[in-house]
Amino acid sequence: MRYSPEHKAETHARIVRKASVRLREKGAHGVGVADLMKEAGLTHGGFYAHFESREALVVEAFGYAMDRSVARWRKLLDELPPQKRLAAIVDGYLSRQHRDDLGHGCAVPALGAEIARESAKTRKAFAAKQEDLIQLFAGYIVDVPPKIARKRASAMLATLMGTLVMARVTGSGDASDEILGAGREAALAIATGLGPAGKTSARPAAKPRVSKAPTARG
Amino acid sequence: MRYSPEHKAETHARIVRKASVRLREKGAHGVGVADLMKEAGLTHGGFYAHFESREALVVEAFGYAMDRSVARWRKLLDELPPQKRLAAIVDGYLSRQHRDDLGHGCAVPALGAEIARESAKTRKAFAAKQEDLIQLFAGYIVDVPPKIARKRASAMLATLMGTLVMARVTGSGDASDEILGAGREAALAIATGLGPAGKTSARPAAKPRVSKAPTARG
DNA sequence: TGTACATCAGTGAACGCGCGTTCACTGATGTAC
DNA sequence: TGTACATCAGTGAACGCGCGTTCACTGATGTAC
Repeated sequence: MRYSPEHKAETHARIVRKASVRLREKGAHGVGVADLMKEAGLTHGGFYAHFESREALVVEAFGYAMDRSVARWRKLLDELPPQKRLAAIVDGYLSRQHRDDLGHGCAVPALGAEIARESAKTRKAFAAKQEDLIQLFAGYIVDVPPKIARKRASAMLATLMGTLVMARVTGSGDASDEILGAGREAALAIATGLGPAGKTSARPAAKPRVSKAPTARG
Repeated sequence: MRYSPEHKAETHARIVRKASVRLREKGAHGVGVADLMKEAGLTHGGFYAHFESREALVVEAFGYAMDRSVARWRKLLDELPPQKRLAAIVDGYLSRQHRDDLGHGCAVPALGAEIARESAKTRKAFAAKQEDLIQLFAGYIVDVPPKIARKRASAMLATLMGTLVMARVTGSGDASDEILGAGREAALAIATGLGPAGKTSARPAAKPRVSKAPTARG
């Protein structure tokens, strides 16, 4: 067939792109090579012309998903006024949309636990991308030293992704929404360094920070 | 063979007990029926005398793991003075020990994301156990109305289990320890309703609450 | 420009393997007499 | 108490199936002349 020089690279990218969605949806072991190739409009036999192994695609697909997340967040957040950015992260990440759309969401809640069990090589690749996301968030936590910002960003991501996992386990009803709501308050408090915004806090209430900013997922 | 009347129940319980460890270690799809039976000192053929299907064992094993967690926490915490309990949860949950011992740890970070993709029946069973753990934590958050305590407990568990997943992805070096540390501060702040204890907080520093209480995992 | 050949992305059959599940069988123990 | 039989937890071979991977082949396009 010998297509144009870019053809193979385009096909490769398409496989990775489609796989990144399906793998987030179904889990790192939840989709077969044949299905992933079909998703890209190909048959399974050609797979090994593009990837050394299934695991290699998994690593690439996760890297792609995380890179896309970082890029999307950056684009969205940089267009917002600084004081609205942290709330936009929280509200976008812990939206019903993100909860219900695994395939296009953040890869950390979707695949983190599974990746933790993979080979050291796979884990390291994923950990680096996770670190990128922490760094991104830290960049939007201002007015504190970088070290503190990093800590808050790390804890913030933990709260965000943990909340999403718990909400997904719980389904999509009221109980799940409550988990999301509790996570939103806590994540914002962590990011801003303030106590929870709720009026029944043990300390004087902080100003509620409810954002109507456009949301992003993943 | 027709053993004593309790024999079958004992065998059943042993399979569940061993499976709950291996499944947390390897993931909900990471161990086969034959291996799980071998773990209990049996051969695979007898499996279906005890369980309707592999999934049924998975559900039972997760329920068992969660029940054990709740019981262990209750026992540990009720022996501590009330003001040390929340710190004991945080320090026990986000210890290196817990990070490095998936098999005997909390099932939420180990299996939550995978369970979120299972059948509604499996999800519901797991969600109920997750709810038990939230309720347990809420019971140790005093001096606020029950509704607030529940919210904090939910967000606290999200932070704890999210932190553990991220730390496990990151391995067991300094970077992983930092994630644990950031999670400990944030989880304690959420539970107590105070801002972060760090000296560089945007508000006047709260008293650091470092506990030397005995720790528990899972 | 036209023709012969080389390339190689993609095809589809086939491979070995491990999985969840089934099933005929075993044999130690409980029960009936 | 002793004997014959029934039970059923556990065994191990076998099943069908889907998986990741391999491989001989195809055929459209690029290159050499």
